Amino acid sequence: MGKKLTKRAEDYSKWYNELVVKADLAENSGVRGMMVIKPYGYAIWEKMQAELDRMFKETGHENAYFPLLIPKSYFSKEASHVAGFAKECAVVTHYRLKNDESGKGIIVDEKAKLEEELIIRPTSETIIWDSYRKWIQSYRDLPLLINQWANVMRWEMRTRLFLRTAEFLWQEGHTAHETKAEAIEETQKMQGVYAEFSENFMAMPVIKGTKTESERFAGALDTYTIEAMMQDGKALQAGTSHFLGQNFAKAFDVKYTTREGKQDYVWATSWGVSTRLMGALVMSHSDDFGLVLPPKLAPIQVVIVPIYRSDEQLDLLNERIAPITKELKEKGISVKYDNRNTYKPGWKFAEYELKGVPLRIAMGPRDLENNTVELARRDTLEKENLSQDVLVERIEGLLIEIQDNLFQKALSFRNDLITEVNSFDEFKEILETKGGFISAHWDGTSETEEKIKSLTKATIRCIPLDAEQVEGSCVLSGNPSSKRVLFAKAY
RNA sequence: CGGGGUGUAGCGUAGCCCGGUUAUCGCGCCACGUUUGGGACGUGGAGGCCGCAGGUUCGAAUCCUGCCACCCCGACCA
Repeated sequence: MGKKLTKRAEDYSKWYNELVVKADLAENSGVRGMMVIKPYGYAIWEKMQAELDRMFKETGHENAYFPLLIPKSYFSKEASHVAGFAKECAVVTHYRLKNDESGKGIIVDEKAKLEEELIIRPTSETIIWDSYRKWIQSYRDLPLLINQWANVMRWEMRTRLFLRTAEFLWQEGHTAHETKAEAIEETQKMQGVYAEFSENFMAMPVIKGTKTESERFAGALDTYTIEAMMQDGKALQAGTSHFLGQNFAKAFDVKYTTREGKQDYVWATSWGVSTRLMGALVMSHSDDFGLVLPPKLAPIQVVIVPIYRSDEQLDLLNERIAPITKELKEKGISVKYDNRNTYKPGWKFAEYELKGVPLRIAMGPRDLENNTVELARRDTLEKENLSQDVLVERIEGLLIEIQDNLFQKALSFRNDLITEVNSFDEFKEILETKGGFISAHWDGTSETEEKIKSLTKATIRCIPLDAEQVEGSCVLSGNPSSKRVLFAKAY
């Protein structure tokens, strides 16, 4: 089998790419920077979607759908927004093709040029706010809490499966509120939803914080972020929630009648997570044998592999295993019984390890005789033999234990990679040798931030929400600072 | 967009300098048989516009020109 995976220590980036492809999550397509998400990968994304969607609805949001194409003129209404996205927009200029008269093939029909070009959405603020103008008249129409599941396109220079693709799937929430305070509260609430999802479902610890001015979303007054730490010591921005102030309301003229009967602009937020979370999931837990999936997001939670010499033995195993799969399914556990005779057990073991299935049951003639079963867990690779009578109960317990273990492991790994430094020499040394988050004082200026970035490639990932107020001096400029911020090299 | 590199079967490749039989090998795939407690083996078989277009030549995977795609390093990147 040519399924041998590059080791993380040899080449982390290569390991990641190989793993995504070999575990059947996704592959590159014939279109530059755009991937095909394969069924196994898409099944994980669907699990993520289902849970996030439930959480959004629980917090009062409704789903809607807006157009893929946005008139160019909409785009230029909010100045900083257009500045942020202009360089990576795909543009539709024609609406018809025709046969090439001089030869074979098909060409753009120049007669079918659009009066106004259409932009393939890189994000939907502009088209959504154009609708909101019509939807919002009064404080009684507020708050307006809408989410959209969609694809967006950003013409990225350099792409990587899931982490940065030219087209990606995401959700984008867009809300409108009466007051500034309410909008800020919404922004923070959704950051909280993202953090809860990351930790409870992806088993991926995150740090909640805010972005510095230079790292903010184009058009936002404040960006709240969740930042995760990957196994190679690089940070990954896993989700963002933006307080947009009245910028978009002013740009799209969305006014409402207040409780006092006056006209005012509404306050806005937007927030999103994308298929990038798939990359985060892979890099948080997986090892040199392949994917490691948290039980709550694993498409297959338990796989059963029969071991047999004869058809008679297989029949007996089929018979014995049927009630076990039935019982597991009744308990809401997804189980796959793989009795294909085209592959040997050893091949299947390796295959399901590569695919990150949390638990594996192997049952053979010996087990039939002794009423036992072999149970192996993917996270620790430990095996145990136990009685078939307690199997289902054991599986239920282990799925919870594995979920928890993955989180704890990722948490202690992450915590070990937060280093406080007090000098720039120390800063550079830690960054080069250990990586991870560097907690350091910063004077609050974009100039210093930029200088550090150009000297070290590290950026300020966030100003943690729980940062203590402590007097200190900036690690680069020596100017006074009131709290530490987190620097890291990032994806 | 700059600098470097690579395009040969589903994947990985040999051949290219120095043009000349039927384009090499491995994995995978298909059929049959033997196998099955950690990635099995045998026998047989299918699969190629040698990235695309043009040129040189009796003859091009091989030489020349142009184009396209991808990879690496920069620049860029809520």
